[in-house]
Amino acid sequence: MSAETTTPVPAPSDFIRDIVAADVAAKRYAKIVTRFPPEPNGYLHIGHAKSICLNFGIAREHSGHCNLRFDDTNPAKEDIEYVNSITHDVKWLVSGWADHCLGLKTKGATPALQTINGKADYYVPPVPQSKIENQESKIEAEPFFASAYFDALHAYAIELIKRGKAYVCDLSPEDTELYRGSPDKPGRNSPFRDRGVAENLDWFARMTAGEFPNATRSLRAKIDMASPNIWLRDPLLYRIRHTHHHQTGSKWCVYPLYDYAHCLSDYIEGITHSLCSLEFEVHRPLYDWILENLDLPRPLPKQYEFAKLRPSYMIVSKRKLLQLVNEGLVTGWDDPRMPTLSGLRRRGVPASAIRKLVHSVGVTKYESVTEIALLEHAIRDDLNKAAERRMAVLRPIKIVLTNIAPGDSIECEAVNNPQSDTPTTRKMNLTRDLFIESDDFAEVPPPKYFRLKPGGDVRLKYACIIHCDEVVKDASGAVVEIRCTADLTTRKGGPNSDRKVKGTIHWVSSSEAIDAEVRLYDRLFTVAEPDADGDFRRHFNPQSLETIGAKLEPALAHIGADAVVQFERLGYFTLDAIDSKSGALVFNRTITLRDNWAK
RNA sequence: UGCCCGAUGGUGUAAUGGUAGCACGAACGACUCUGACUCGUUCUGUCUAGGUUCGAGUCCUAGUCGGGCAGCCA
Repeated sequence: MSAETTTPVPAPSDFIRDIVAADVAAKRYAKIVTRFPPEPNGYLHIGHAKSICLNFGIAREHSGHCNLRFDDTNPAKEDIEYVNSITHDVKWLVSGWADHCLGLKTKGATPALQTINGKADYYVPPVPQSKIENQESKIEAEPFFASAYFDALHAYAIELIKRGKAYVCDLSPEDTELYRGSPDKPGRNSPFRDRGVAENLDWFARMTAGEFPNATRSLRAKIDMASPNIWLRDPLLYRIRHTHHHQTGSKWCVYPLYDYAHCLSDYIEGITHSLCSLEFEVHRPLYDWILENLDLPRPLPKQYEFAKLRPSYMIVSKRKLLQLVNEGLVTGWDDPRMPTLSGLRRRGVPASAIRKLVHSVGVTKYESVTEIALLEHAIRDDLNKAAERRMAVLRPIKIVLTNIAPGDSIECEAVNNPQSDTPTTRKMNLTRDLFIESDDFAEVPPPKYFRLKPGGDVRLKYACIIHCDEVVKDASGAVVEIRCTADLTTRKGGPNSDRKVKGTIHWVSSSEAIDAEVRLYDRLFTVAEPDADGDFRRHFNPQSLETIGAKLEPALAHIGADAVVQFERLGYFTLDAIDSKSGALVFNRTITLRDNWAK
């Protein structure tokens, strides 16, 4: 029982896909290859989902592939925990949709040097999908890692030095900043800018050998200190960091910077379209400069930028999400209130609903805020078709059907999913004592109240119509039970089964009900843009979690661990993957049903 | 007061010089053994000013507003 739907949706169209389509038409590349390049320094969130869906979507639409590559060039901030969670999340999001496009490499593989037209060319091929799936000659595959290219990157750096395009600079970080100037004022050349090739080679070798402390020297591209683009003012390529790396251990003490590593990693993997968010727009000339100045033999990758996903009522910043975790505002990265993929998954949001959201949001260069309603609609739309229905009473109130004898049990047939083309059914037993939702009874009903009220009738779904005869209260005036008579002639197949009443409510037999903990979630923040004033914590919603004890129909004891079910008339719920135990079930509310009445 | 990018209803997005459309949302109504779903009706838009053109959301110029860039982060 899976919550995934497989309804085909037309391939989207946007400015990036137009570019790819034009490149395909012009036969510029043999195959379309994209990549999703997270830094393993946090969990993936819904913002990343946009990038994943875009990159895998394009690969899928052109029978190409999309490499999962860890951009792990800064060991100080990264951790193996994150590479594991990210790998898991990417596979989950793409599963059943673009699994076949996931580009992986042979475990342990590093780029091999080949010669094309007399030019040196590093390349690391992906593992063919057939080799991963083939049971006999199965190859162990893993994601790509920028750190697997450190040797190649280092060799390219030496090449840049030899071409007079890079130099070792002895300026301190502070002086480097001073020399860089400011956006409206040109920088000044470093005093070390004009060292000879041999000298640069020697210094770089000594940097690499670990002769110098952190940050005492750097390798810089020799471009233009007066450029109006800051990123062209002799940007750093390598820095000294005596730090253990989660993949390469203590092999290196010099680590490449993003701008240098990224374009070359793309090239080494044969990426054709390198898609990133808008803030890298000003880096694009540097991306191109590095590749062009190496005079590489194969077609170069091109970078294109698009606007990030910014959903309302959420924050999507790894740093700030980490803050929520560290400060204990949530239970962890996978707290069901978190906008992380692991949180959404635990909450019960299907991957297909996230893909649906991304599809409806589109891809542009306009930095918009996406209303959370769009996500909610995608989830409901997906789950309405996929989720089986069950009955659960969240806030029980006792009903006694006085004309049913104690111990009697009347079998009722309930439909599992009315949206299904071939609906199946299950049995539920109507007994003398029941629970209904306390909201479904009103002693003093408001106008146009359809549900149970003194002297009124209501239908118990899949059972029969009942009439409210008496409201029993305790000494304090609180309602303890409601005594009703059941009109068994209104059962399905009975002579009065067509009798109409305005309200139909859900119920469970009190003798058969099972108990469960139910966690009701609401948005994490109380305002649409929690970070607009710089302090998102001020807008934390203290009511974002409510835990209650509920009464469930017995069939709920047997649902699948990752199934999402609709509690009839209430919303969609799923078993909590961490805390739920057999015999002590814990349900998470994924989302409520739309409720026009409540408004 | 440097460089780069952007602007279409409340929100997101389409229209690639030729009827401003779709979705979400909201309001109302129909249907209903889920006040859900579905269906119907309604609502609201091309940032401003010039120019090119038979014709401009689209092209040009200027402006306005918003975002990004001065990590040895990515």
